[in-house]
Amino acid sequence: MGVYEDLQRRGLIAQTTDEQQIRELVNSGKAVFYIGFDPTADSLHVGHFMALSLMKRLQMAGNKPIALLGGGTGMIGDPSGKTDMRKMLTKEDIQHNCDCFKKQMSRFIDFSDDKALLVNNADWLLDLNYVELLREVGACFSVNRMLTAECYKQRMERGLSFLEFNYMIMQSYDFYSLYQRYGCNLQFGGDDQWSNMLGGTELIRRKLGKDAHAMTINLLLNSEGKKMGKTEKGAVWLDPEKTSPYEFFQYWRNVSDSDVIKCLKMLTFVPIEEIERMEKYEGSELNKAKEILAYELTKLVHGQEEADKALEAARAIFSAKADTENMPASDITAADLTDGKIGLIDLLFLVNLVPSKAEARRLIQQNGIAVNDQKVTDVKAEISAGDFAENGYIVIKKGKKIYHKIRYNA
RNA sequence: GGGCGGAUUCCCGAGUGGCCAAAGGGGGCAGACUGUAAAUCUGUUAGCUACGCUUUCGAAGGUUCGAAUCCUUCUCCGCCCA
Repeated sequence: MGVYEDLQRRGLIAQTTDEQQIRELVNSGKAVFYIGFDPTADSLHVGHFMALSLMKRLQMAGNKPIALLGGGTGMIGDPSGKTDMRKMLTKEDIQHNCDCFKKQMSRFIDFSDDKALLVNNADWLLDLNYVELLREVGACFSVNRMLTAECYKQRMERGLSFLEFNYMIMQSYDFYSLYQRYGCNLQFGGDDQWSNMLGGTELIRRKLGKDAHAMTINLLLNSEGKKMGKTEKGAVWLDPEKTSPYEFFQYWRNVSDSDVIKCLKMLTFVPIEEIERMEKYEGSELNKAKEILAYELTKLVHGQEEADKALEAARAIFSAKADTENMPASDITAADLTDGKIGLIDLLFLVNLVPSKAEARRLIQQNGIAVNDQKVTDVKAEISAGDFAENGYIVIKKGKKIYHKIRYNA
C-alpha cells in the first residue's frame, strides 16, 4: 500500500486535480510539495497539525516537503471561509510569528540535509512591482472566473475588499515561484483553499506550459460541522505555554464518540488497520479509543514524557483518588492570606480558575466547587493556613473535570 | 461623489424616553442522568468592597429630573445611483 492509499483510507483526501498522476507522484516519492501556513498567531494550533502530520507522512514516503510561511500573504489575509475581514497584522508581528512557527515545525519535519525546505513568501512577494505584476500575472486571471470561486461567493454578500480579493493571485504566484525555484510540483491545503490552489496550477500552465497539481485534504470538522481544535478559550495550541500538555490531552480525551475514529485516522500515525479495528468498538469501549487518541497526539506534540504524565494524571483523577503529582498547580504564599486565611472566592480568582469573582460565587452556589473532595456551598467559605497543614496543599475541583492543586508556602 | 439603511451584551437578534444589566434563540458554565461521550431536563450567563454601587447598546459631544432610545458631529459597514 502506498502513501496515497493510506491517505485515502484515512479519509484525508478531498479533491485532486488529477488523481492518477498525484498517486504516482507521491507513491514514488517524486513529489516536491508545499503547504502554506498563514502566520496569524505566534503558535501553531491544532488546525495546523493535520497539515504537519500530512507533511510528515509524505516525507516518510520519500517526498520533499516545502513549508511555506506566509510572511507576505499574511500581509493580505485570506478571505476564504471568513465572513469578515481579518485584522491586519504589522510586519513585525508577522515576522515574530514566522519565527515561532519555524521552531515548532522543526519538531515534526526533518529539515536536515535539504530533506525539507522552509521558505517565506515575503522573500518574493514584498519586492514585487505592481505594474510588472499586473502585466505578468494579472493578465492570466479572469475576474469573471475568480468571482465564481466558492470562496468569494459568500463574501459577495458581506463585502470583499480588493486587498483580500488579491489573496488568490498571491497564492497562485507562490506556487508559480516555488515551481520555478524548487521544482515544486504539488500543493496541498485545506479544502477551503481549493480555488486558490487551482489558481496556481493554472498560472503555471499559462506561464510555463507545465503541469502542476493540487490536492486538498478534508478539514477536520466535528460531527456538528464546526472546525475542531477550538474551545471557548480559543484555539488549542501546540505551544505548551499556551495550552498545557494536560489540557491538550484532555481536549482529545473529551472528543465526542462520533469524532474519535475520524481524529485517529486523520491525525495520528496509528496504523490504519488498527484504527479500523477500533471502528467496531461500541458504547463505552470507545472510551479506550479516546485515551489512545489523546495519548498519541500528546506524544507527537509534546513528547513521550509529557504524554505519560498527562495520561497518569488523567487516569488517577478520573478513576479514584486524585493523583496530585501531575495535576495542574499553583502556589500561594502567606502574603496572599489575610489573618491567616483567604475567602474561597478570592482564592479561586487568585489562581485563575475563574475569570471573575462573580463566576466563582455562581459556581459555589450551583454546587460546582469541591475542596479536598468536599462540596462547598457556602459562598463565604474560607481557606486558612491550617487547611494546608496535612499535605502542604489542597485540591480544588471545579465542575466535573477540572482539578487544581494549590500549594502553600508559608 | 449623491441617495438610503445599519452598528445592541460571547454570537444572532428584540428593544424607538423611565417598568433596561436590556426579551428570545444559539453558544458557554454548573447541577441531575452517564462512559471524562451524545441526547434530555433544571439553573445560570457584565463587574464589584454586593439588600447597594459601578461600567455597558459603534465614538465624542448635547437636550432632559432621567437616554440603548431624541439632536449634532465623526468612524465603520451594506444597498442603490455615478
